[in-house]
Amino acid sequence: MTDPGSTCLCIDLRSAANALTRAYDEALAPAGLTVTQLSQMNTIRTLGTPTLGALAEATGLDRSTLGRNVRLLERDGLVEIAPGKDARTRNLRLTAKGEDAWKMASPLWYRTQKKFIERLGPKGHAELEALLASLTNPEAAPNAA
Amino acid sequence: MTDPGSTCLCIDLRSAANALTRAYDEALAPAGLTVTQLSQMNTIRTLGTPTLGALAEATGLDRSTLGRNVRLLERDGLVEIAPGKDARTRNLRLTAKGEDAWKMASPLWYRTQKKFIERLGPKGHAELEALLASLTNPEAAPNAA
DNA sequence: CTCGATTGCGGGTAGCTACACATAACGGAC
DNA sequence: GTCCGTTATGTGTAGCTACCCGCAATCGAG
Repeated sequence: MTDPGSTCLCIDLRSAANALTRAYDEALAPAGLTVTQLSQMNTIRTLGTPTLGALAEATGLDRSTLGRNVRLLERDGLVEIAPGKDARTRNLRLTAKGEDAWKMASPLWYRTQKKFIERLGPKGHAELEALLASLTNPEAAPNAA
Repeated sequence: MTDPGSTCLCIDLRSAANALTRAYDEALAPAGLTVTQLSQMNTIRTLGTPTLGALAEATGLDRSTLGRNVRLLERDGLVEIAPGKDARTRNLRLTAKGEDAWKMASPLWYRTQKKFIERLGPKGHAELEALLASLTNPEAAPNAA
């Protein structure tokens, strides 16, 4: 099978990720958020008042990506970007509007998450998370070289 | 667990998909292709001389997305976009250069694919594919509602 | 205190993706 | 043969992501 087609792991993974993104985004639409935005707002919220770099580290995304994403959140009044003591840094914080959106989106997120987990079954869900982890983190692989 | 954070299935899936995309793209770089492009070229090749719509159907991507993607392939001389008998349609076909690039990229793809499958183990690979299928296709789910 | 190395971030460029709408061609009813 | 509904594609707009480079601020050696 030297055939890079329907069985390309990467493409299959992307296809599934895109499908889930559409489903989550649709579910979160009433709150005016995408799943990306909710996730990033949640990370900001959890970290307290992180810098861009800290957020990038926590999410595993590129700094420039995060910079652009949070600027969209700032544009919509959901996140405040304030310079830190170290004038190079930017401290991120949810605004009151951002908190409200987060509170509205969270239950919507949870319902969607629950739906897909039920589809997988509890065992399947754990397996999937483990398999994904072993892909991104070679140390977690059962058959690590 | 009403916490849309590190355990968001969608985000975890996207994170893994992005990581794999980077790995595949890096491996395919010597051939001048991305994994997206190789996959789409492969589908074109398999289908013969598909129209944009047929390609979109086969890949599960939006028609406008495919339209833009193949235009990049055309720009690079890898794919020919010719009007069909039905003047609305576009018949897609790999050029000689496209064939060469495909031939060069395929082994690179295979090595990368193999690396990740080994990391998962054969059983893990089959499980992962099945779990992804059950996410995108409710009928395939063991616990379908 | 000064200077060079490091660090944090913004901007340029580029690719992948989708939805909504516009356009053009086809095909059948009449 | 004409007209209207259907179909295939293109465009506008928008979001997510990454890599590379540049700029400014900081920090440490001296």
